[in-house]
Amino acid sequence: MLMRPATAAVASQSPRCQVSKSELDINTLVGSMELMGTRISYGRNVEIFGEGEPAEYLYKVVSGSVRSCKLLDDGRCQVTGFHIAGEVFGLELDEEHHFSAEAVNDAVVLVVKRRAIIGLAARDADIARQLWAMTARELQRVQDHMPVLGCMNAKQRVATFLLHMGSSGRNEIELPMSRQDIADYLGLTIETVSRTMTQLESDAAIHLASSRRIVLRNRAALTRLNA
Amino acid sequence: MLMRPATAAVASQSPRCQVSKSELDINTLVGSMELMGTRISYGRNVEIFGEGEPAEYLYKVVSGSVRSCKLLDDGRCQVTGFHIAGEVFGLELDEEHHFSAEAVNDAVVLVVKRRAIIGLAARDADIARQLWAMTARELQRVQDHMPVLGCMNAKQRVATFLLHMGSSGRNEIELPMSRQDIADYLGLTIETVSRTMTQLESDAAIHLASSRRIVLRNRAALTRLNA
DNA sequence: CGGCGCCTTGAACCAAGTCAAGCTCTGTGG
DNA sequence: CCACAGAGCTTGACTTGGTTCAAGGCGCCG
Repeated sequence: MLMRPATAAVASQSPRCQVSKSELDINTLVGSMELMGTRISYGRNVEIFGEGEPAEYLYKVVSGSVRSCKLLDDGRCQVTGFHIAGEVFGLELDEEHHFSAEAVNDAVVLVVKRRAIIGLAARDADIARQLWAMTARELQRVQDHMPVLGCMNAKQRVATFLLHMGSSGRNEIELPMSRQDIADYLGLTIETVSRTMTQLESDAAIHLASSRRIVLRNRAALTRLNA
Repeated sequence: MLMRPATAAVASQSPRCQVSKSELDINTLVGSMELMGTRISYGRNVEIFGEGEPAEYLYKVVSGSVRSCKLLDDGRCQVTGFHIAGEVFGLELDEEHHFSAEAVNDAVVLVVKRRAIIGLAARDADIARQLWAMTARELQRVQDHMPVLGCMNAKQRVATFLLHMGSSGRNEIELPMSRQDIADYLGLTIETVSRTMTQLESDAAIHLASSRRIVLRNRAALTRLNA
């Protein structure tokens, strides 16, 4: 979180073409982004943008994963969410970013001028709706995370997190983030996250194939914790 | 939170007039709401809408105050935010509510059909932008609250809350909500909130004129806690 | 093979929760 | 006008879950 190899690099840049309504896929915001965007690579733990910086761009994860976070004066950090391939992040109403974003691991990100998108939205109601939809979806995610931080004990937090990571249906989870990231997301310490995982394993609720590879053995048991 | 006198009452209903672009103030969403809405009164602790219910309406506080919250299976509740006169709440992308709203004290609320607003937004880019702006502002508020829940100790949480309540500049704060509401918002217990307030008073940071009337004596000291 | 991140484990400590009184308003009825 | 009841708030004593501090293990890469 503190070390930043600072190795952001432009991987490729598509021609800055004029986008017209007749283009295929133009009615989807993400479709428009593909046409207008620039791809940039970020190394592990490199900052993509910081709190307070001008919000010049909108971002979409192409590969790897990204964390959004709020940094506190004393150095601690609250991760507000993780973003995986296909997800959009860094969307701001305001002219400046109210949180920062960092690459969880080596990541490629598609970058689009924010003003271009907002301009499109002013003319195309469909784009405007998608802009709203993305913000509303993010709001929902964040709201869903508040009871985790405000009400739950460590076991419930970790269980909720694992169930969320395994929501695709597959029981084998490959965590892209470190224990520190998880701790900062769940409002716990690395030690507590680690201990709780071990505890869930001895409860036979999960299996720790390796520190990043986790198998959900008993989803019902994990869900039951929140009762 | 559990007792609900269930005394919601329609206070007045304005004629359901057809709204046209030529109307005064029509380009502001809140202006449109005034024209299209119905006023409803809710008694203290009465539920305005519940999680899972169809999101048929959009709400604006006329007087009193309202809390949005997420209820957990075990009965505990995480208050995600308070809404005072003039603020809009209950805005959902989805067809159903993902959180519930309750009157903190006797409140009058302006209620507008959600589909009517969304319909307006589809035709008027300005309305669409305001819909987005309201959602983005709410997202920002919720994101700002996450480090409070995830990183701060009791003293920092209460101090942050009081500074926020006193952000208008006046040092005399009249709290509309109970200690239980504050506790559910800050992820603490009533006892801890109470104790912490007492502690802040003996630190000469605040003065407790009564349980609901608080005077900020030393804003700098409250701010300093977060260092 | 050695060094360095990252993760796990242990032991001691402490902030916040729990449980249990008791106090202070406020509204109500005698 | 006072007595009473009840809700809401405060305070105290005790308990506990999670943090802190410290050590050791594991795995990856040079």
